[in-house]
Amino acid sequence: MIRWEQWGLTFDDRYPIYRQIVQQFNRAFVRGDILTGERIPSIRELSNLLKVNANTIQRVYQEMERDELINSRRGTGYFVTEDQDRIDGLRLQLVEESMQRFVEEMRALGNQDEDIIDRLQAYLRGGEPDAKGA
Amino acid sequence: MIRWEQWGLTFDDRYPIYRQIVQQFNRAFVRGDILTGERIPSIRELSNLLKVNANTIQRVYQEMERDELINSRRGTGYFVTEDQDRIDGLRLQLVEESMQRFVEEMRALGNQDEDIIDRLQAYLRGGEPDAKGA
Amino acid sequence: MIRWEQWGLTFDDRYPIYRQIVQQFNRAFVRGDILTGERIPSIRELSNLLKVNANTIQRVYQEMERDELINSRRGTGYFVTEDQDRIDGLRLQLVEESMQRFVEEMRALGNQDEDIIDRLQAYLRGGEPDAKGA
Amino acid sequence: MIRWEQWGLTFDDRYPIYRQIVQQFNRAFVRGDILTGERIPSIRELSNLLKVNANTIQRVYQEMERDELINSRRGTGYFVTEDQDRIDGLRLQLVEESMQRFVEEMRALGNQDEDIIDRLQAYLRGGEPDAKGA
DNA sequence: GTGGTCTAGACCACA
DNA sequence: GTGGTCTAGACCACT
Repeated sequence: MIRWEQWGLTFDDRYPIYRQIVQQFNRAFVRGDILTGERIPSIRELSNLLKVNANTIQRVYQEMERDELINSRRGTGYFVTEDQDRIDGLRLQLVEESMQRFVEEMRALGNQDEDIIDRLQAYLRGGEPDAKGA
Repeated sequence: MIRWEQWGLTFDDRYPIYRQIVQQFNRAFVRGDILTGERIPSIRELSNLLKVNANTIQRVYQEMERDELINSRRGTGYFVTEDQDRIDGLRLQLVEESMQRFVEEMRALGNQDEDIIDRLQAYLRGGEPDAKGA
Repeated sequence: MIRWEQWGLTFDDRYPIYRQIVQQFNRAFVRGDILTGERIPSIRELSNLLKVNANTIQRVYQEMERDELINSRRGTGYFVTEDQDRIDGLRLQLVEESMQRFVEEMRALGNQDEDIIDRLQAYLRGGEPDAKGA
Repeated sequence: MIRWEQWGLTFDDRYPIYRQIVQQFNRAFVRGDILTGERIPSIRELSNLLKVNANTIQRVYQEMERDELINSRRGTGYFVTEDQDRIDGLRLQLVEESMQRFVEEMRALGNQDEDIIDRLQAYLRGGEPDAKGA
């Protein structure tokens, strides 16, 4: 059960709304919160739920349709692709991108690979490693 | 010795150029490639080196001056702050942000904390973890 | 013997379903797969066979009736026109349109008339002409 | 020298304006009427020339950028890709699609491959072959 | 009701 | 000046 309304509460002014909604969808697909073949809300429904203009939602769906994650059926609505491979590919891609960006960034800040792991583990334990060497 | 010209070759059209240049400066400060008190190129110089509009560099320097990472000395040029603590604080902040974003993202994609470490280690070893459970 | 069910499998999301069904009928008329005077399925029957909304079939039959390709006999069903000239005219029209669109397009892409023939022959032989001059 | 204003005179109500403009651009790229690296009109300029809303042009450019045929430079304008291979690929794709659609259509209307060539040649000579056999 | 397109106009970030 | 985003509202085609 997805709480769509909540999506609208967390928009970050630094990024376009439509990108943020796409990201929410992508994550929901990857986590399995929205299943293949499932119908997603109509443009007007989601527009109401998120308190966002219908054209913005339209753009979101358009973008996702381009990526073949959803299909539109005229007069019927939008449906998630039946192709589970697409979803799996999306997960791989998003995870990959995330790791790549992170590692690139940490290295650019002067961290050795071992440091990256160390710091991350410390971070996940809730603490912060002291800023040694760097 | 910094190869400024190279900065200009890697601009990513998806983000504002001035942000990317600020980022390059930040990384150079943190890595110690530019030292406290050191003089940095004039707006015109850097504008030529990077093949970027002078207004853009202007904004970069404004931004960094606001953050007190550099100071302008009228008629003389721009100089990195003498305050090493600023630089250290910058490093902490950038590393922190990077880890925070990464962890948030990986969790949103359905990864448990242990998975995050595992996948990262696999990634750093140059391999890819098999896409178990997700 | 027409395999109606198959028509429904090949719908192209980019065009209205009702147009695609009309097209299938037109081609069947022209090829002689459906003969003059022959009865065609009722709206409900075809709706079931193609897994398509009955309103959509309704529109298909309306359209074809307007073009006098079929007639409705109340309470009895829909029948193909008895007028073979209509069918022959349809064939001419469809072939004409097809050639016109093709030639217009190829010329707009910079092909001379001789090139059009050449490329088409190569295409029909299953090969691709080498991309000379264009 | 491109006569942009003319593009606006020939819009066909059956298709979205933005698609028709994209098509015009594609053909101009393929024919070499617009060269790699060249700047194309700004959104507002073309909007005025074609008497079409700026948002529609925006969509056109967006679409072409997605296909990596043009690139946007913030505050500067849109420029055709430097990559001639993209253009060549576009030509091949468009020609291919055109031939494929044509052949598929002619065959569906009951024409043998030899007939297709024959009729096309007759058509190009300006005459119409008599509707034999089909 | 659904999606798809188009217009008009606004505001912001960028060069 | 440029592109990018968003809103509001209209109209059409389709199911």
